Parts: sequence; C-alpha cells; structure tokens
Amino acid sequence: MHALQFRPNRQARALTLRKTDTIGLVLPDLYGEFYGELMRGVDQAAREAGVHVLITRAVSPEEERATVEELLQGGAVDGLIFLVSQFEDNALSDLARFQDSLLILDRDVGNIELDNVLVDNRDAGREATLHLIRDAGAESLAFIGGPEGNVDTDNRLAGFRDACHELGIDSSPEHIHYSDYSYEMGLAIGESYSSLIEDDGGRWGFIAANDNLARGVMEALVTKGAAIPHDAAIIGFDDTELARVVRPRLTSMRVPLQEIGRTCVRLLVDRLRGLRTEPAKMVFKARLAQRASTTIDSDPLQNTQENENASSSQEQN
Amino acid sequence: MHALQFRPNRQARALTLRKTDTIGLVLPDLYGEFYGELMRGVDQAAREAGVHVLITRAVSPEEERATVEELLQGGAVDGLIFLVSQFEDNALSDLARFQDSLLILDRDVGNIELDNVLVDNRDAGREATLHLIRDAGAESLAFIGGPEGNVDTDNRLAGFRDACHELGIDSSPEHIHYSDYSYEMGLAIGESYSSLIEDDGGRWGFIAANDNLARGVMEALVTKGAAIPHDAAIIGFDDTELARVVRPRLTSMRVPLQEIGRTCVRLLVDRLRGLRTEPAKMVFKARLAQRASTTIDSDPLQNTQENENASSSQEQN
DNA sequence: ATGAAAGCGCTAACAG
DNA sequence: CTGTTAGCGCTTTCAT
Repeated sequence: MHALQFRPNRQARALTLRKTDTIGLVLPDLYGEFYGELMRGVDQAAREAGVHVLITRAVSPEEERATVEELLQGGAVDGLIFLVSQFEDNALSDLARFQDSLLILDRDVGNIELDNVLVDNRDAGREATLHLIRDAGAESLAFIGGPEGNVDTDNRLAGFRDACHELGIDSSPEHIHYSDYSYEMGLAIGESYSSLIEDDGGRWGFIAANDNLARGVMEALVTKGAAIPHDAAIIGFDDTELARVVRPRLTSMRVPLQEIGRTCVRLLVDRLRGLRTEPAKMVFKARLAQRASTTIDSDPLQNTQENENASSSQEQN
Repeated sequence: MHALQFRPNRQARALTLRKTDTIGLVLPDLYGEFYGELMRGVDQAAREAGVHVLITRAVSPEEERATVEELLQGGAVDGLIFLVSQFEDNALSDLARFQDSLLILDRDVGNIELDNVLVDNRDAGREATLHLIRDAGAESLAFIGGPEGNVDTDNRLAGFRDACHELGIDSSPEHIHYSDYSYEMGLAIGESYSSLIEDDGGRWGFIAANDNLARGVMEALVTKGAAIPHDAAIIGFDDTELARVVRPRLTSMRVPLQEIGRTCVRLLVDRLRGLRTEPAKMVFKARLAQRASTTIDSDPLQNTQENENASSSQEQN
C-alpha cells in the first residue's frame, strides 16, 4: 500500500476528518529579529507536532478581525496564534467564541476564556530599573518607551515606576519619553540629556524599551563625551544582535522568544487535540543580559571580556 | 446568498477545484532580518494575489527533498518558493518534474526548466571591491567570506577577483578568509590585520560577506587604534539595521529583498494560473549603501550627516 | 432561468 | 478480517 509511493491528499483528508493539521500565526509585522526568533520556536514545535504553519501579517484591528474570520471560519487552519497589536477590549471578547482554537500572545485577555501566553513586561521593567540603580549605581533615571499606548511600553513603564517607588526614587514625568522605537529618536532624546549629564555629577540611568532606542541614546551621549557606564548607564530591551556588537556592549532584557513560540504551538495543539479543555494562562519572565553598558568596573558580576571592551571604549573618549 | 454570513470551506473548495490558493515558502533558516524582509515582500504580494503562505524551514538537503514531496505531492500548496542552502546538482534536476509549481530562489538552476530568481552576487562583489578601490582609495585588499562552498560567498569572491583582475590589483590567497559569518570571527580576522595596518602606510580595504563580519573587523581595527576609513575602509553585505547604528556607519551592499519576495510570489502565481508557461529567470542587482566606513573626507559622494559621524568618530581615535 | 446530481480523494462505518 | 459504501462541502454539469 504505502510501499513507498503514496501521498494522501491533504485537502481530501482535511475534508473528511474536519481538521487541516495546520495552524496559523498572525503577526503585526514580519520584520526584525524579534519575530524571526519567535517563528523559529513555532516552526520547531510545529514540526514535532506534525502540523504546518501558515503565517500572515495583520496590522490594523480590522485586518486582524478579517484574518481570524477567514482562516478559522474558512477552515484553512485548525487554530491560530495571535500576536495582536492593539486589540480593543470588545474585539477581544468577540473572540471568545473561538475559545478552543485561538491563543492570544503578549496581550492579557483577563478573564476571557482564551489560551493566553504572556511576557511579564512589568516585572521586566522593574528588574531593568533595579539593575540600573543597584548594580550600575544610577542616581537619576529616564525612561524611553515606544509609542504611548503600546502595551509593551505601558507595562515596562509600570515596572519602571514600581521600582522607583520601591526605592523611593523620583520618577518625574519629564524624564519619561515616548517614541517610535527608532534609533533616530533614541539619538534625539539622548542628545537632550547630554548637557544635564555634564552638569550634575550624578550618574544617570537610561531604560529604553528596545535596543535601537538604547543604542541611539548611548551614541548621542558618547558623542558628547560621556563615559558609559560611568556617567550614564543604559539598558535596552529584546537583546538583539545589535546589543552584542556595539561599543560598549549593551545590557538588555532578553525575552525567551523561541521558547515562547514553542510553548504557544504546544498549548494550541494540545487544545486542538482535546487534551486540555480549560484555558491556559502562561507567563514568561525576561532575563537580564548584562553587558558593559551597565557594568561598572568594581562590579563582581561583570563578564571579563565585556569589561575589557568597556574600558577600552572608555579610553577612547 | 453571501448576504454577509457565509464562508466557503477552503478544503472542500480546494478538493473540487484542485487548487489550494496557498503557496509555500521554504527557507534554510528563519532567523535574522534577512528573511524577515523577504517574508514581508512575500506576504504583501500573496495578499494581493489572494493566496495564503505556508512557511517552513528546511536545513539539510534531505529535509528539502522531504518538504517538497510533502507539500507539493500532498497537495498542501499549489506552488513553492524554494530558498535552498546547498543543493546538489542532481537533486536540482530531480526537481524539474515540478516544473510548473516550483520557483528556485538565489541558486542558479542553469538550463533546468524551473522558474529562477537570482541575486547577482558576483556583480555585487565586484561593485563592492571597485568602490573600495576607486572611491575609498584602498591599496591592499582582504576578502572575508562565509563558509567555503557557500553559494553567496563563492559568487561574491568571484566578483572580488573580477575587480582585482580588472584593475590589475593583487588578490593574494592569503588575504582571502572563510568564516561562519559571525561577528566573533570577524573580530578575530580583523585582529590578525592590526599589525599589518600599522606597518605599511597604505590604506587597506576589507570586503566582508555580511555586516556582522564587517562589524567585527571594524571593531578589531578600531580597538587597535586604526582610523576608519583612513587607515582601512570596510564594506559589508545585506545592509542590515546594524550597518546604520554602529560607529562609524558601515557601508554595505543592499539586496532588495522585499522586492525579490514580491517578485517571487507574482512569478509563481502567474505560472500557477497558467498566464505563463516558459520558465522565467530573473536577476536582481545589489545596490551600494555608502556610509562613513568607506567615505573619505574629500569624497564628493558623501552624505553630509554620515560624514559628520565619520569625522567625529575619527576624532575619538 | 433555477434546481438536482455527480464527483473531487479521503476515512470511517458498516456489511459480507 | 477484508471489502464496499456513504459522506465531508464545494463547484460544475446537466436536466428540467
């Protein structure tokens, strides 16, 4: 029979069994390392589970709605992993009807009965801030987010405020900035701090919502003659390749995206196969990837090689 | 009928019409900006054409074979865009039987009757080298590739040699290096040149097969006190984000990946719809993205802002 | 014009 | 235990 030359037709099979063995991954964008790493995990787990992966981009809430309807109602996929940009709450509760074929990623669905995988960005923001103060000795702080209203930015900012509050440190609104996540805006915001850093002798700490911003801030300050991390310590988010190849090396909060991707697929597939019926809520923590931009020379945690780089880059200034 | 509440079942439709309106994209990896930008173009064109996109990774030749069989024979997709890593020639001719549902990307299929989209890496290597010599005034040259045997690296190296030959410049084998494309190997190779650069007064030119390598070389040289681009000019490949945010800004050869992605989908879809029956061969050129790492002060082509950065970074050394 | 029926390739249920 | 059949949801053809 299947002596070595038979391929069952997937469509016919799907029609009969009423399942496609395909899952969808809906992303707000396809650009950047960020999604690449997520997709790696997704691909890996999907392969193990024997399902195919259909990838789509959906930018606006309307596109998101349309995509769900088309893919899920149309029976193109059995289930969907949804990384939403900015979902309105009522849209979310609408989705509850797809209860057992929809997993929401990186957006807390609260009590709505949907599988939900989250990154604890608030905790990550708090940890990053604490690191800046405790380990890098920052005395004044500034937060540079993405766009106001962006879920990740809002949560990281909340964590920033948590940490400031805990340690009784001032988190003045004038030192909270919003941006488009771009390197260029990081540069501009960094420049606006260069005089401040010259003036008072205290060490500043900058927490940026992604590595591009952090790099921009760092470059602006270095250009104006600041020594990193002595005059200003800087931490980014996402731990992209960039963080490892700039001078000084950039400390960054790492989100385990590959693992998250794997987890999403496994959760969804288990659900689709009826192995689980209660909605799951899973929260991942970010980890600190400490490098020279927050490592002061006397810090015992420092990585030797990274410290070498840090000091040699300071010598250049 | 379709008064607003009807979704035809995709599987049933596919079974009847014998087409799925889905295409597959097979990549050797899913990581890095590189594929992200390609996927953007693919997604965009696919959306316009009304087809879905299934994405899979296939690392080994065996996986590649298996993937084609499964997806195409199994009828999961109508056609496939194949970005192969290192296809053996006989495997390629095997694929000729999928003549009208397979497009090979970034690997020349020669006379085999398959749709074929290519990047002219040889020409790109030549252009990069000429730029180094003519515009950046390089007198001695070194080439840092990826792994030996890698198609992209081999072609870029061939272009490097073309340019050297044209201008009667020495392209000694001892200045041709292979690597794993990593920043770390770039660093190591760069270090091995630092004394050479101190010794003779001539300006060196480095052409690296990707931006990570180029960045590694640049950092190694800068650390040893070399001024870029005065002592050594450096050019990378792919024009990643990295190139725009390091100091000095890195010149890089840009491959129009998004456009390539779009083109692949359009070609494939047209073919599937019977609008074209002859195999197409399409070749894209890379463009020079000139920045400070190859821009000497008197160069009239220089971008003002980037030149500012270049000179200020030189002041630091 | 509108409506009934055949068949796409598979699996599961059933009959022999 | 093996072989036949019904039916998944759609489109297309054919008959009304």
